Amino acid sequence: MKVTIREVANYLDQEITIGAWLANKRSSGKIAFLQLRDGTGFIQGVVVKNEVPEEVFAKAKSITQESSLYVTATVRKDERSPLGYELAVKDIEIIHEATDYPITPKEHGTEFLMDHRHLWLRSRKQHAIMKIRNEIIRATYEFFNKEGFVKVDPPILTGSAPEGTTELFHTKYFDEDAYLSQSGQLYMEAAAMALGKVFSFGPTFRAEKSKTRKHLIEFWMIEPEMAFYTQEDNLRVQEEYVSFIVQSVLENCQLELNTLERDTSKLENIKAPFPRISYDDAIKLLHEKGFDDIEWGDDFGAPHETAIAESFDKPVFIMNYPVGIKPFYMQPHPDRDDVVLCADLIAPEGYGEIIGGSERIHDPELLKQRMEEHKLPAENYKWYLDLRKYGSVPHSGFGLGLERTVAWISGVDHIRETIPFPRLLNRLYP
RNA sequence: UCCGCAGUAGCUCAGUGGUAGAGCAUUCGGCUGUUAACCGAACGGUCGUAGGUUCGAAUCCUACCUGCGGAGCCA
Repeated sequence: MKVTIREVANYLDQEITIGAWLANKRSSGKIAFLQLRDGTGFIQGVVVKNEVPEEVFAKAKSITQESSLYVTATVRKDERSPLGYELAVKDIEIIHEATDYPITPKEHGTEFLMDHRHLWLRSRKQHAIMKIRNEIIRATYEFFNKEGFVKVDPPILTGSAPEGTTELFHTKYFDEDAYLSQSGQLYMEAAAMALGKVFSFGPTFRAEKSKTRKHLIEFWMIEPEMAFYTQEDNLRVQEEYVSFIVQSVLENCQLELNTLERDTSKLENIKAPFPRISYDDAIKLLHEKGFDDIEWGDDFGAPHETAIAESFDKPVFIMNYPVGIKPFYMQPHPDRDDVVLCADLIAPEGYGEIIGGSERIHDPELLKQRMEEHKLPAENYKWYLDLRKYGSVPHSGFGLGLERTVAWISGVDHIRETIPFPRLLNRLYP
């Protein structure tokens, strides 16, 4: 019976065969321990010399790291195993013998591991991070589907820049200039006017010379957009969504969180509602904490974000930023013209901003005025203005950075480990 | 782009002006419950590149290349 490691508990005391790779091995004269992995999990196979034919034991002793095998064995309970089960090996068939596998069971430097990212993904910790990433994606689809959202896919090749500030990847579209999408938001606004509540999940590209543990050149965003939603409605969706994915990971990825030695007590209380602080009060809080390098009107730097986050044990919304440091499309505050109806959600433990969101301007004249102030070419945004010309309604939305969220929930300290093949400032391979 | 740090065996590192070192990996031998297993032996080098100082440079100086950490910008 061919089964996977994930399913072994269902085959207690039965003989099974698994296809697996040898992650590591320890042996003595009369017993060998094979650390096996098959993609669904890790399990130890025990080969005892006087319980198997001589050639099977010899094979067990000589298998090299990362060779591929079919292992036939009996499943048994064992308290010494972290999994609770191990395999009493009866027979081994070597499918392919690996030689000189570069990632040895010893510490390695970042550059070496990144050069071997295609193999590094096989390791226990990277495997766990990828499973958590998958669970966050799965929970995202579950959440938005149960809330009545429709998934809509914005284009990746675009002719215009959604936000004028960041660097875009330039490419050719036959004879025209084109850019890789840095946000699907404007298209999602169009989709919301067609389908009501929508969300997207796709890659985005920023050609910034960023070199920090929080930045990737290519990263994945989830961008919901909701017609008839105010900023208050928007914040409620965000805190419920983030709570849902954290609780889903806690429920479905216990083994992975354990492998990563994540302190889950810090995740257990991540439940809506989340604390909120205005931009004005955040500046005051920073001054009270002794920061004299920031004034009203400045954007927060990484140390400021961390200091604000440290005052709360849940993600915190920083609301209503000055109009001058935010994009052109954000709705002004009803009572004051110097701030806009927006919020950034800052994750705890120094993981930084995971969500940026706002209510969008729905008044056509105000939107035109803001676009002129930002010197955006009217020609490229004609279609966007049409959304305000034909039945414009109040609407709101946000964007969540998947990799920063994976980093926070997994507890890994660098974003490059949260995506299978990270694109970094100095890395396009593998 | 700016600031700081580093580049020595396949990997992780020590060596700071006088014979190139250790642990792991690999190979061989030993060991019946290992968890980065352990013990013994063997194998392993253009000291990032180019130039300079010196009787002599991995070590000091200059330039360049590559990487890491942080900043700015952002999710």
